[in-house]
Amino acid sequence: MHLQESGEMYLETIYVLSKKMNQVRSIDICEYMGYSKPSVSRAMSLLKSGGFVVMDSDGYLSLTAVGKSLAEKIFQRHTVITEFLIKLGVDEETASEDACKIEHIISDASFDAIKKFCK
Amino acid sequence: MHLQESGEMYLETIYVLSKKMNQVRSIDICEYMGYSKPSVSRAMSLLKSGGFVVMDSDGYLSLTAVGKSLAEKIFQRHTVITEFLIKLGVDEETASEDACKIEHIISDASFDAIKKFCK
DNA sequence: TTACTCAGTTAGCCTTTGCTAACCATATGT
DNA sequence: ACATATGGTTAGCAAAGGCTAACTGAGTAA
Repeated sequence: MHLQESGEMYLETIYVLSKKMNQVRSIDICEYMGYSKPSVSRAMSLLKSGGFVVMDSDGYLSLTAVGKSLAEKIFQRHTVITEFLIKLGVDEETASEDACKIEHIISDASFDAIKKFCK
Repeated sequence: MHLQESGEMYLETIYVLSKKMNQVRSIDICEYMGYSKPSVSRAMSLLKSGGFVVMDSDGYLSLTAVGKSLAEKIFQRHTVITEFLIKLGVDEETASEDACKIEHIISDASFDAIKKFCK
């Protein structure tokens, strides 16, 4: 099952939040992303039915193996592309914002080339 | 008036086609982009009402000053980003495809940094 | 107990941007 | 003159992904 860009963003957010708080709920995603509760609720139900996320009876979210590996991939892209742009002289905030968009659309080939360049 | 990514793509296409054929019609855009006539027709009417494009009574399109400068900006981004990716070792086709997406979403700051790097 | 808050869901709206079906006008060919 | 082809438009559908309004259910406080 293929995820849209927005699905990837939600996964990445869950992944990032999981690293700074041990329990992640939909409401945390709302606050972090600035989206409304229904938007997040629908996104979560799509991620659930896609097998990327599990929600327990108390509303706590966790990534499945598939969800986690996808989230890790996106997050790595985010990190590498941000670092790359900073290396070219872009300020940190702009670099991170641009990386956030590029990470979803760039091909594996181009990403690998950028990663190689960074080293 | 702000253009969406798709509007930018249409403008860029008109610009590119104008350089290889002296008259550009909607149907040429359909063929080039692989879109249906109604999709292009609607896009043109949006670009017309936005003041980016003019269509004469025979259906021939031309860019206004605003439209042209925007198209040139996007096209330059396309060219520079493609060249940049190729320089990093990406094959030409993938580089062009990725540039096509990145050109619309990257900030001026990041683009300038990439342009500077290319030289 | 009654009332309020918090978190999640449901229903339904809006925009963007693709699509098909169907229509219109002009031009071309027999 | 009539049929067909070409090119543009109109009407209306669909998917994605935001939104608000309103509901539910669980926990808390007066």
